[in-house]
Amino acid sequence: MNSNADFISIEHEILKFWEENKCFKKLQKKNESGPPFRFIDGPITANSPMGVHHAWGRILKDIFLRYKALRGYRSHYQNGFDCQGLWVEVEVEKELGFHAKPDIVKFGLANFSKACRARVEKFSKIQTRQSIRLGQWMNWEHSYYTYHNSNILGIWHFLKKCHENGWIYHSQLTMPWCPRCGTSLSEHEMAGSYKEMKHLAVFIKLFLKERNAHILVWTTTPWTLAANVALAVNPDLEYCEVEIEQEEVPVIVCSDVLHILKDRKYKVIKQFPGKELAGLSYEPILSGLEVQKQLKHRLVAWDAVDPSEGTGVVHIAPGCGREDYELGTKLGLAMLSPVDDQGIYVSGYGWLEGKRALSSAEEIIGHLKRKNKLFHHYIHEHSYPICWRCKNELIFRLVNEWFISCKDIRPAMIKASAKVKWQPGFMGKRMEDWLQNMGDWCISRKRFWGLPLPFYKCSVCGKLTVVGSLDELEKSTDDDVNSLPELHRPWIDKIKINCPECGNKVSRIQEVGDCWLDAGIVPYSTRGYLKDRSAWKEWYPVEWICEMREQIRLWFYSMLFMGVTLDNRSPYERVLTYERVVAEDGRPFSKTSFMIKLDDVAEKMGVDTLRYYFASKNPANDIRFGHSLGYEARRRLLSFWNIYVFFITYARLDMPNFEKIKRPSDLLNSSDRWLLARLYLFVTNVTSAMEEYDTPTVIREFDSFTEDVSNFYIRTNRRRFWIGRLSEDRLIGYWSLYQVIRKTVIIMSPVVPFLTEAIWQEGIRPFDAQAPLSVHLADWPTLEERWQNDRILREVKEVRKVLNLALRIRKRSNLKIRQPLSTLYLVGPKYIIESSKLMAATIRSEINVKQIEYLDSQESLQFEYLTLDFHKAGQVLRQNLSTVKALLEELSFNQMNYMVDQVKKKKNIDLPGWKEELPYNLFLVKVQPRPNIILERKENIIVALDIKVTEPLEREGWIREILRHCQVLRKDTELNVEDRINLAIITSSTQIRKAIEEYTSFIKDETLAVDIVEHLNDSSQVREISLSVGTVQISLTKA
RNA sequence: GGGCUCAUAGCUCAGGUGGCUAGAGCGUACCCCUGAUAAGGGUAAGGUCCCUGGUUCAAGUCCAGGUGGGCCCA
Repeated sequence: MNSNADFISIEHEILKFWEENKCFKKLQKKNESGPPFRFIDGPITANSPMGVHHAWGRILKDIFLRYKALRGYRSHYQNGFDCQGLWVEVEVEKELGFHAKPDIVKFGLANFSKACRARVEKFSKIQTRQSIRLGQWMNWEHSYYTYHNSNILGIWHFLKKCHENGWIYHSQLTMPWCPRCGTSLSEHEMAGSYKEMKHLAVFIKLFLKERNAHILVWTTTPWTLAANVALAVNPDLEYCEVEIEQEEVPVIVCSDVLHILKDRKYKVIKQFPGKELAGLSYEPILSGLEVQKQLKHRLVAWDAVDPSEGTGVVHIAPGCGREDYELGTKLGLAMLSPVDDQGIYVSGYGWLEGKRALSSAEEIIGHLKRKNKLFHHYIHEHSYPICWRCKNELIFRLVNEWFISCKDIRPAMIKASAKVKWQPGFMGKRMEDWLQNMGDWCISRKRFWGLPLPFYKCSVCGKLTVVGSLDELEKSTDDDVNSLPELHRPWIDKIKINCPECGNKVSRIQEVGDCWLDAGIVPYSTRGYLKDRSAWKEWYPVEWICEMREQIRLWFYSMLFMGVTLDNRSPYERVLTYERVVAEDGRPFSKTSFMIKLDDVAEKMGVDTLRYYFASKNPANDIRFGHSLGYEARRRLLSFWNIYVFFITYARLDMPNFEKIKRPSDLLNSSDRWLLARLYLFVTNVTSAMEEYDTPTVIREFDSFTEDVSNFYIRTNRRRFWIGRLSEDRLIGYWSLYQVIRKTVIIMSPVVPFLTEAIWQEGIRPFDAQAPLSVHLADWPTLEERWQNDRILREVKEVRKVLNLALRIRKRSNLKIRQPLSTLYLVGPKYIIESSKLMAATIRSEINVKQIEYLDSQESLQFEYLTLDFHKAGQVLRQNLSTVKALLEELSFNQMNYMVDQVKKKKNIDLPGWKEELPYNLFLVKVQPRPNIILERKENIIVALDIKVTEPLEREGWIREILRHCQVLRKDTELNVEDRINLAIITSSTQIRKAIEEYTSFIKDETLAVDIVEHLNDSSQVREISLSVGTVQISLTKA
């Protein structure tokens, strides 16, 4: 491994290292008797390769599993795959080129189930490979799959319990229905499925016999007109009769919606409340439909009628809309279900029979037009639901489905949720809101590859049997349960049970279960709830889970439901949610349009960079991800990498032996003490952030720590490590830096497991034969109290301010650091002076000054002088003003001091060369720094530099300049840091030659030159340096 | 329509319990340092902390209302 920051190849080497050395196994072994960290991983849908947005949660989980492992906890490390349900079926249908449910039946259910299973197996493998690449340490060969019997039987157990509670019911209800998938969708599947869409909307006029008028009705779903059974008006709103040009009879609409007539000439002739309309009959909307003939079409009163859209008269089709259904139930209206499971009109609907409902709008409008019932039609834009998996438009359809009643459990769930620690906290409010609003849970799906609902309803006596286990199934059937290849359709459907009431043979219902049943049971099914209750209890309730925010209404909800049902408490104690990952420009990622592939990120950016980036983000917000954001993250990781590279560059030459250091504290210098105090602070802060599952704080602490170490400690201690004898002072420097790298690498190993492992192998283990094989097998660092030192942290902060001011002076005066100066003056409070004295050597070398003078005040750095107050003096002196001004400027330093004194004492002035005394108030005392002194101040610190460059200082400056070019040349010649050289320096300037002679041994030491000669070596590169008094040529060769 | 949430530099974001002369990184401009060198650092420009009121000696921070995004529900 080299010091080049090729993170990607490092990652591949580390993956190989972990595998060859079975590091994960060793970690589990190490912690096998530790306390449990009761974490459970939510099942990931094994349906496609992971995108970069899937990585966020996985990385957070891995970070805390690794953190807990460093603290000695043991965990299950069980990954999970969500394997059943509509989303798998839809993808398999696409693969097989199917368009609708009958294609599946033709293909054969057994074949279809096998194909679903194969897809899940394929993608679970791909996701596993991706996760390993991501650095996740999990028990991959023990992942759970929701299609396994243990999961299915867990749900059976739960459903049985629900049935015992009297919660399971089978009911007719108008449900959102996907005509392509041929199944209804539950409430939680509807979230976010509304999209802006354009449809044909119509205004229809219908004749009211009793009033000899037309009533105006509006709808955006013309296909539902076939199922119309009533019209609703708001009894409390005002309606009116309007005469409209070219209309033979008056038209009735709500008074609030007259604006819809704006294109027509009209006149209001009568106004009345809506309740007057209730009970009137109207002619059927569509004619020629058998089912409509026996209906009595009446206007009904409904206070929910909202005139903000439409006409204030609502078309009611209880079989085609949820609110319509509820109204219909209340009023006892007829319920028509006009379409089959594929959205095609069934028999009884005359000329519509066999036609696709969603594409019949134009034909229906044509019909209305011919019957003179069409008032107006247009393209209407509104939000309309689509299927979350196949993206086809949904309809509402009257169907029979299975439900779990929520009435009883709701208060208990709210109570249980309130005890959960939600992070961020407002997620708890979200959950409460969801629970308050949740309807009964529709758990059935009219599909194939899913949980077989263990419901057996006797067709003879009506008895519903809910089977709670395989054992129960065996006992209640004469069929051979053991020969079932798996508990899935079509095999399970062959088992018939004997009705416990009447003994009749009863088949399983055809439906399968909602896939969120599958996920919700996981805290039970994966921990042996049904097999070994005491083992299960050790891992229950789950201590921490971490998933995306949408799981509120999905996984968090279903787990909570099951936990409260089975155990009357939340199955989890603490939840961390995270938000969405969007592209760098804010666009959302999606499978169909823009997507960043995880594999691409891994091989182009490196997963440590990705992990570091995600860890730095606040999970409560949506975050952006893209290549330039990743690049920035990589650069920040490089800062730490460079600290390590600095250390190892020298340490591998010196090979310090830390065992020689018996009592480090006796040897530490003040910057070492600062370094350890800073490390102490870092470890303390990160530990508490980790305990709070707060990765952004961890990263912030890490950034500021590396910044301090790099820009203070290393910057000011560099020369300590430069080639030469390994002194005791240098040894303790190595030791200090080694402590920092060692602890930091352990602390950061959960976040960037590869980089830290690489450093551990190359920078830690060679210096400690006892160090664990892998950084991930180390213990979380604890530091000795005596390293804590808030005082030195404060002191260094002050000294860094001094350095800062001095550098600013150099910058403003255009004086390079390389040019030595004589004196730095420092004025400030005692604690700043004291701190600076402790680190005087550091200040001298950083600022490149010969000495530091500490002053009580700035007075000695400046002098006071008089000028004329021109406003006042002008009035008194008039034309003599300029003469006096000139005399004032001629004063000697001592004379001026005396005069200033006089003015300060409010005594009049006897100006040499001027005849009269001048009143003191004509003068102003001003202050100016002494010549060659430049001042800067910040808060209560004043720093000044004497910027006069004397001849000796100038000579030293030339040498520094030459040295620097020598070093650059060494680098360009690709010499190793420790290589010795022959150095040639040639100049025509005698002054420079003299300077070189003066500093010969210094130059040799610094450049590792064995000799300095005055003739160029032909084979080498030559550098020319121009200095103020002449030019210098240098060249070098390896000695 | 209701609930939750967010709004701070060109960009990405920090700013417990009110004390700020509002910060960092990136980007921009200029410069410096240099055997940590395909790194590092400094300085500068850049802000009505979304708006309006209120509480307070003091509001980016607390309260109310509004505007605009996001999520959820209806």
